[in-house]
Amino acid sequence: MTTILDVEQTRTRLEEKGYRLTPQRQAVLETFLSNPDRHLSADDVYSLVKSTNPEIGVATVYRTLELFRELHIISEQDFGQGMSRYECASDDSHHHHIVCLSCGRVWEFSSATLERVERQLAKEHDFEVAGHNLQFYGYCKDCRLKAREHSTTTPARR
Amino acid sequence: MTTILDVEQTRTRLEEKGYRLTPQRQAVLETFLSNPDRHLSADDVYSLVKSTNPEIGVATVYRTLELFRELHIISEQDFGQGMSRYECASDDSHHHHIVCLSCGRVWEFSSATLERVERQLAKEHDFEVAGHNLQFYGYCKDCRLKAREHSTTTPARR
DNA sequence: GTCCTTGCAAAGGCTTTGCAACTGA
DNA sequence: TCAGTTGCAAAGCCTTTGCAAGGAC
Repeated sequence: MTTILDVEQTRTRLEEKGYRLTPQRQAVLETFLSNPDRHLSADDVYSLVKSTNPEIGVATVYRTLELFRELHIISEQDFGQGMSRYECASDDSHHHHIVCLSCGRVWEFSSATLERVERQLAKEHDFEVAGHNLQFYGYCKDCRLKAREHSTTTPARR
Repeated sequence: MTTILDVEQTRTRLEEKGYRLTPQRQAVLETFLSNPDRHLSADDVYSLVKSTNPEIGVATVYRTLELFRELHIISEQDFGQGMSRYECASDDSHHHHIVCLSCGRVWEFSSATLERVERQLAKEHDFEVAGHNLQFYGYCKDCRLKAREHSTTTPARR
């Protein structure tokens, strides 16, 4: 159910609003397209783009992320790590994240139950819900196994 | 179901761990006790404490917040506003937030349904859930009314 | 005396902004 | 031509850290 824009669709969406798809913006876009499963920080994007476009500046990356976010090409996530993370926006706006505090990997899930909770809340509080943010934090199977193997040492818990 | 520590309980909890309840720490604690319904930023706490203890420094506030968080006297929240917010910790660890993007007010709710979702997910992904984070963002009744009154102007959206 | 604690100032990390130069229709 | 765009460096915010001085037991 996840839709990802290709380069030409993005160009169109930008040009409709009077923006251009510059080489820098295309490079940022392609970074997301080739990392569909990752949740990239601004710095991740900067490093990845820099390997093919060494002249790009951080400011351009931040400005591009902001622009893409406004146009709903990407979405911003905050996992409480002191910086934002970004991923391709999807039609399926209702997906959430499971974040491993040990290895930092992120899994996604969606839940019809949760959407019912949202609708009920909106009604109860007479609140217009514009978005939400749900993460579960914890320790994945792999990290728990690793911690058990090295059980003489303390597991890496932030 | 919400339990709030008083000053003496907090003193005991600190001293058990070899810490002292200094006047600065007590002032921070009292700020939380007298604002049970707010979600204070470090700067909020700093300003409030400064009005009665003008000599306090920011670093002390941050160090106290960190200490109180470690001892589960307060809990930290991230509403994606570029800074952390803190509130008295409660026994009822499973409460969530509804944040108005217009006026910034925060409501709390808890949901048994959501806890079921959590248990199911933990099972499905073989994940040890250590904590979670759920916020709904949107516009409260009051702000929507205000926006309608001034409907010739754009509603204040971030 | 010893360890905890503090205030100050400096430094850190992430992000935004000012600005002059550049680009494309 | 002219608005959009860029890179650089500086600045902004929130938060943490180094350090010498202060305080409780």
